[in-house]
Amino acid sequence: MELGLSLGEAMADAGRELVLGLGMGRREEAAEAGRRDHEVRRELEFGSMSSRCGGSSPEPTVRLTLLPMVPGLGLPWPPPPPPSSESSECGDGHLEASTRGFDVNRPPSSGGGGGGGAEEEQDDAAGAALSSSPNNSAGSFPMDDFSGHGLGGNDAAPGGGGGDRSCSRASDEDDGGSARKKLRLSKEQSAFLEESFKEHSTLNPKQKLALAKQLNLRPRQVEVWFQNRRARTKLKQTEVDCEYLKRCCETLTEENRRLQKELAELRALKTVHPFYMHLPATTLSMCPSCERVASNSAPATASSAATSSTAAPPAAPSSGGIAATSSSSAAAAAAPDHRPSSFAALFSSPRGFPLSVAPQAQPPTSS
DNA sequence: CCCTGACGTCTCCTTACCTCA
DNA sequence: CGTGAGGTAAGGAGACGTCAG
Repeated sequence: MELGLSLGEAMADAGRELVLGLGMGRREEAAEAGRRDHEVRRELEFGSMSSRCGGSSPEPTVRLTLLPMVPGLGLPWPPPPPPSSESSECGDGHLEASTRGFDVNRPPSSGGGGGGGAEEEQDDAAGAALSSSPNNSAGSFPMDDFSGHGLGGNDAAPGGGGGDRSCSRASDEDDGGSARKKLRLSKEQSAFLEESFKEHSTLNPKQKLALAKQLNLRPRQVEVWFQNRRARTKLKQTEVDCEYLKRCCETLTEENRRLQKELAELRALKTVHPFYMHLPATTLSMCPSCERVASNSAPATASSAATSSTAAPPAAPSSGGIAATSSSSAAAAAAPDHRPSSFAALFSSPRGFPLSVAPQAQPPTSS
């Protein structure tokens, strides 16, 4: 994914340094990315856009942090670490610990109804396990929230406001070997899977089997659910990324417009006071507080003495005599105490999102 | 050590089903 | 009641990593 931003000459260098890492890895990264997905996602935060633009960050490398919400649950993303030590590393612990019956979609049938296979055998085993201890409530998963529902099938939805439409359409009819049925996971199953997904976005076979056993689903169903869930997460991430990049683009465009105006003013100033151009190479930077241009490395001129507070590193002499650096980021770096300019503020973020902007877009010092 | 085929899992795209406005 | 949109479970293709032979 690339984002082409035409920012004009002043921002061109900085724009070139804009590295957008959006987790849009291609297929060759897919497997590895999939395995790292959980850790990577925990690095991402979808924060509010306003908060991202607020703080000042003297740190040169800008990192964007996004914090998504869990769709449908309204949970912050990434989820807070499990409060108790009960959530094991592999997830088997808490999964095994919370054994509740989810015989919603597939009642543990001994017959299998045509079409079975190895998975069906596992399901039968799962059903037997569930039927043996359907109310074993030793779990750490918040299944207590579901305790009020009837988990056992079509009567799970008491109607009312909630209207659990999702419960068990497929439970009252076996597959019959016809075209594929639209299985609808119950809310409880979805919530359980959601909780598991928060801990592990990918499943190893053991976890998959355990989940399938607990939810009374086929392992393939669990697998598919996780695949689709990852796809949805990625889609949501992409939407947020696009939205954020759109804002970035707007901000940069505005910044560019302002810099162009600034440049025009400087050129006008040059025509009025041409002796400025006989001075040595000068780095112009904008004081982010007063938003005035300061000439940092020039000898004491009236304007620079008035506005320049900290000396920026002298830039390489350019052909025009004025080395206009990427003023905003340079200003942010040169005057970290001041209020950051909009550009720096935009990209200031505590951690996470690997969007980095080089603070100083200096031309290569090719003497 | 290298090669190869089997296997499992992933992403991506698509289809089919279901619900709701 | 019919219909289109949106959500979602599931199928299939292709790629990749791992492992045994």
